[in-house]
Amino acid sequence: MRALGSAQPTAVELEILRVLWELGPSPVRAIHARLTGAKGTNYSTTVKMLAVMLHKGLVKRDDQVRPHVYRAAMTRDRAAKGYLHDLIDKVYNGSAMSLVLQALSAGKASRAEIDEARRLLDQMEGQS
Amino acid sequence: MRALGSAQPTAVELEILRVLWELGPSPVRAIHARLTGAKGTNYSTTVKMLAVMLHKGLVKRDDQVRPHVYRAAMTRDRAAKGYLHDLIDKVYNGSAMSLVLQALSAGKASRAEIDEARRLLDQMEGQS
DNA sequence: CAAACTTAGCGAAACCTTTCGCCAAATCGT
DNA sequence: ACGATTTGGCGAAAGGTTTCGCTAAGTTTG
Repeated sequence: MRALGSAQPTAVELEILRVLWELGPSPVRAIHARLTGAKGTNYSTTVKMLAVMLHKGLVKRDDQVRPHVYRAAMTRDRAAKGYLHDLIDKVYNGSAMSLVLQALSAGKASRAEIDEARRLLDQMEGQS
Repeated sequence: MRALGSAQPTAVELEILRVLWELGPSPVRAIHARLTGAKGTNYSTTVKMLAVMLHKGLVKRDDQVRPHVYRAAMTRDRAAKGYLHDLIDKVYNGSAMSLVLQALSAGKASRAEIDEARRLLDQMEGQS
């Protein structure tokens, strides 16, 4: 089995996680409703994917209640951190900052966000 | 076939791209030497992966020279941009800045990098 | 040139992800 | 309680990735 902490969810798994992050804990029906909006997959497929993800530890399930309720096993930020770590490791060979510079040079940001970034930069400088 | 611009390379493909980014254009033998350092895959496997990647347009090949020379079809930064775009889209629902904040709060940076980031922040502010 | 070696390619096996048809169990409406 | 509907699960098919054995073509060496 895949190591639980390091695994990247696959494409469809990520789609499902996004739905769960957005909706919060939900029964299959609700998840599938969102999913099928974009692509026309079968209800069975969604059930199966959730079973697979449960088995991998990507989601958890409350089967005390009757339409079983699924929830993401990780917060969005936690998952994103894993992604970032991977990206930094695999593409930037470990330099987090080159990634930040990329993102900055490509992105739009609000005033508040820019200020927040400055605050973090100040803080980092203080530490070193 | 996968759409050429948007595709994420798979795990092994990415490993090969990293080698090419590091070594520059290289014959299979050199690529395989690097690859097999980490994992013990067969020479044939490397040849095949390069053929697959050639077919997908991830690498290009000069077959004028006799040990054929492969090179990455994209620069590292270009590939990283695709990754970032995906990450921002799929995990952060489009907010580039939340990703930057994540990376900043997690990363180490040199003085020069911090200054560079500040410069970019100033520049962004000017634009808005 | 011939033998020994290196390089390129094919096709299929092994493996993983994604899909779904079909059945059984649970729940609901009357 | 009974028939209709919803829910959950199994197993297998379809599709993609990664692996490699085997063979042919090309290159080097004596």
